[in-house]
Amino acid sequence: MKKRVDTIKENEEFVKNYDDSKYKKPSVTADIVIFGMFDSEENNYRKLSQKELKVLLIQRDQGPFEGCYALPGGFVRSNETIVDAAKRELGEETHVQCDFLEQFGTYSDPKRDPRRWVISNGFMALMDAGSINLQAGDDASDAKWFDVSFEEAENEWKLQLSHGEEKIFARLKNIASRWDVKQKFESVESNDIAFDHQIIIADAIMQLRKWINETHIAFRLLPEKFTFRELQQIYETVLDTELLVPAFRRKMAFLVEDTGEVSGDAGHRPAVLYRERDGVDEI
Amino acid sequence: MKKRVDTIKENEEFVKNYDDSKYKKPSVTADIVIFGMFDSEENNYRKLSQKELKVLLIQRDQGPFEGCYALPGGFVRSNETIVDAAKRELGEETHVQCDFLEQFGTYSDPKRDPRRWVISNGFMALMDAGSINLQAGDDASDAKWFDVSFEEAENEWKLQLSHGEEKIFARLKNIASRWDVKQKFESVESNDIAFDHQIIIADAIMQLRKWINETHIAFRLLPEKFTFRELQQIYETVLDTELLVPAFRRKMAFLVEDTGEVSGDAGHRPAVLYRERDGVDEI
DNA sequence: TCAAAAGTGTTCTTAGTACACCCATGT
DNA sequence: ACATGGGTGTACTAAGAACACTTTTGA
Repeated sequence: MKKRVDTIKENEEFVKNYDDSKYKKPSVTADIVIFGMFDSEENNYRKLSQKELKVLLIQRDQGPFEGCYALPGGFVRSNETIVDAAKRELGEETHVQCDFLEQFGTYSDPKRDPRRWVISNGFMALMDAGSINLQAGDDASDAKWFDVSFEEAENEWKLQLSHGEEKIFARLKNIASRWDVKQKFESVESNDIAFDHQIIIADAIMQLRKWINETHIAFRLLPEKFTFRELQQIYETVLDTELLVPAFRRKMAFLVEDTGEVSGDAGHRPAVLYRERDGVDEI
Repeated sequence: MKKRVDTIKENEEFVKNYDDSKYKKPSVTADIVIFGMFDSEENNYRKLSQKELKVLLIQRDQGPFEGCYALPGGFVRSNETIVDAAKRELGEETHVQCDFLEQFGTYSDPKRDPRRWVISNGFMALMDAGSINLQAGDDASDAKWFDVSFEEAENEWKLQLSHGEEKIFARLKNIASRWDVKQKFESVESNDIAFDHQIIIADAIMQLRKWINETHIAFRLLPEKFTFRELQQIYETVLDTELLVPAFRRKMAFLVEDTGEVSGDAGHRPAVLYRERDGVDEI
């Protein structure tokens, strides 16, 4: 229960704060984990392409962690919400309208930026690779898409991000107590990744795996029309498991509708193209 | 994709920011929705008490929204994380160690505080009412426990908080699009509640209902030893539904262990006292 | 014809729903 | 004795797992 003296103290605190900048304030940023779903190339004329999940990172050309990779993001301005800031940054980085942008965490360790006090808000963006305007690699400090792998092994989590020869590793430990409702990662070891971005990416992957089971965000990683197998591959790639075809079709049947079209031109039976069905009860 | 000129612009932005306070920074707060589970009094010697979910609010004695009720909370300091700040505030308000404290949202509308730019982080705290050191009502500006009711009706959500004669109402609209992974409330009408705290409370209740189904936080609303019926009442009160006894017992059987003791002294068969079982797989 | 993928049907198992019933207690 | 809650069994139903099978295509 609050006591009189606490209230008085708070009053003073408020007044000092009101005539501003006596109390230190943090910079606030939005950092975005942009997930894109790509098709791998296949040589065999019969075989279909596989789906690959990638994350967009930018190489830093300055400041602390120079040369390391970091998530796209930037400062929140005083006339916008944090989501607005994330949307703005996303536009500046990728030049596309994104279907999905949602916050999943807040990162506020006062030492996470060695220079000053920065609180970061972690956002996840989802997009089908086809819709990305990628004029890649004209500059060493450019943005690159990294393949993602995130697995548990011997009570530790290994995060691997790779783009050709460039490989980023991070070992993470889950320090959540048995009462916690979500995992809390701590970085044990990492290379070439700036700030605590390995933790933000790990949280994003865990949240993506959770959301894909609870909601219909899988469609945000696909073009408007898709085959049932493509939809299943989204789930298999994100969750890193194999699913049984008949069970998957039954479960998803009510979420999609037939477009009437089929995907032709491969050395096997053509697949019906579906689209996401309207009017499905949310969540 | 990022262009050279963007990078240069960002450089300038960084330098300005580094020699500080050229760019405006927000104040950052942690606001806490403290849920407590109380026992209602029963007159009949046979009847058992019901569980009641309450939220702790503090009447403002100053500034904007004077006289309105607000969530306990305060500014984050530059030597602590936001969770630390929430823990500190929780200690100052309730003087108890709390079993559960977790962030569920961020509120960053630049106009949510009429005076200045304040970004708030919403936390949820859970406690068994028995463990609360409540020396109530010595001051009109004191903290009070409000009964909670939150229901959907005709495409709107009604939040009602009541403490004796004091009644707070709020009508909320869910403005989430069909792509969204969570509801997003907007305030249509409200009385006697400060800032956007009706939205923070609504989000907290929705998150509590979600977490109670996904995790084992129900135990955080109970004392160490409890009867199966008490556990079931936690679920029924939070979810605002009735559950079937045999089904509930089967589902929960592996989460609890028998203490050997029984709860006596009522006009009916005594109930076995259980405790939360160790070594249950998380989530 | 055949490899690859599309697509369906059937059985078995598990988890949840609904309800009927008996047990123990204090007044 | 009886009202009240504690506690168990059993039949029914819906959803998921596992697997076997047929269909269609281009080279």
